[in-house]
Amino acid sequence: MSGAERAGGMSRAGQAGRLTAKGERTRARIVAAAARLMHEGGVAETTIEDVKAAAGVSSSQLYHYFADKEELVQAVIDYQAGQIVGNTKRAGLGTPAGLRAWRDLVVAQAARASGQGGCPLGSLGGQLAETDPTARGQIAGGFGRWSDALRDGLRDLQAAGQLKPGLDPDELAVTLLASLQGGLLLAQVQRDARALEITLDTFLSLVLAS
Amino acid sequence: MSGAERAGGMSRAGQAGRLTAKGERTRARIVAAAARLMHEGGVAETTIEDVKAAAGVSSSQLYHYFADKEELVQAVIDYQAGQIVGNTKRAGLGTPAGLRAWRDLVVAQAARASGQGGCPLGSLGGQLAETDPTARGQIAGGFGRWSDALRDGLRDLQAAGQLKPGLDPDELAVTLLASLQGGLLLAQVQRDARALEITLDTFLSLVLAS
DNA sequence: CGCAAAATGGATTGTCAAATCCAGAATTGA
DNA sequence: TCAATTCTGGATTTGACAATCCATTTTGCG
Repeated sequence: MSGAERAGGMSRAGQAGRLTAKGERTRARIVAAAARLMHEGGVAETTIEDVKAAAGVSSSQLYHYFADKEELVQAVIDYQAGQIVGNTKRAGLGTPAGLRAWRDLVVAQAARASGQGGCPLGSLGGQLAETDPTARGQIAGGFGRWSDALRDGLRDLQAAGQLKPGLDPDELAVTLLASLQGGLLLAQVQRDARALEITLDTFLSLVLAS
Repeated sequence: MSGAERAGGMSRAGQAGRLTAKGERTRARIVAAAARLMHEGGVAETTIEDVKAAAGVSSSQLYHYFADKEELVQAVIDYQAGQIVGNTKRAGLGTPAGLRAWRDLVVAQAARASGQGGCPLGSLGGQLAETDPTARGQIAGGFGRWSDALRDGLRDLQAAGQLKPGLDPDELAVTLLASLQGGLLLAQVQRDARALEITLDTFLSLVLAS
């Protein structure tokens, strides 16, 4: 899991050279600030200056840890993908109750923000897919791991006889992820979580047994 | 950004009242070029200069028809929403065969482009929802009309007894639209239409009467 | 302790794209 | 016809923002 999935530790401008504890903290502060701003306001709209102000760092600090904005964006992608996949794995989707609780959580989060920001990972995909091939690949990888986490839960459900017969957990996982992404996009655009709620509920009622 | 430019040079962009036939053509050429470029490469990436070059117009022409880039983007949204809703209405989703043909068309289009560009309307939503409130509202309206068109087809299917019992066409329409959007986003990010295919097929098999 | 590496401050520069401006040409309608 | 308007050309200006630079302080380690 921690793995050397991508070339993700080499963010240092110029050459390798590890980070001190203080440096690690500063870097994390920058990434967290950038992630928040980019989620709330979009990548293109978020300027380096915004990030500097929000994180409380100077130009030299930011460019000490990231070669350019592209590299910062890629760090943000890793950060968001890690958060999401971790949360999903921890959600316990292997039981109907767990799946429903996860549905409630997702809907509640979207409702609280009136859909604003959309999916922390998916919205980055929509913004970067055509402009940053490296980012696109990272996001695709994040979706892959996310889909795997969903599939694991659905497999457990199937093994427990909680799915309608004849369904393939792998295909259901892709469908669930797509439904979630689309529901979050509709909620984001409509500033209303209802579409997300309808979508997830319809999916669950179609695939859960009884 | 200071006011008072209303008096003198007032380029009447926005009000589509008095365009000559030639002007109409020029305007349409600009919108079509912008729509193509923004779909293929993203909104932020597409510069006014790109649009000028692709449409074969000068600065003064472009700013004669559109007050600023934002207004051009909004014209593109109207254009794409109109295309999509029209196509959907013409697709004849009221029969299982028509619905499957529509599914084939959508998948084939995505596959031909390897997912690139995503949904002509939805990708605009992901890029503009947090940066342009007017655009966000327009896209929401487009989704609404699109959803209505899907609902009409699903109602016909239900009336013909072609849907599994107990399903609500309104909710199914939202779910189908969300699944489509999510599937297109996954296809765009993964540069592969398979996720879209799986998503639509799973949806159809879950809702169509055996 | 001492000195190399790491971390920070912040002014500055360079680039590029959006938007403006001053014309002049084409068309419309009375 | 001819004058008002619509449309077009393209150089120029403006402004924002990413990225650089040099100087200074702090930290880690031998």
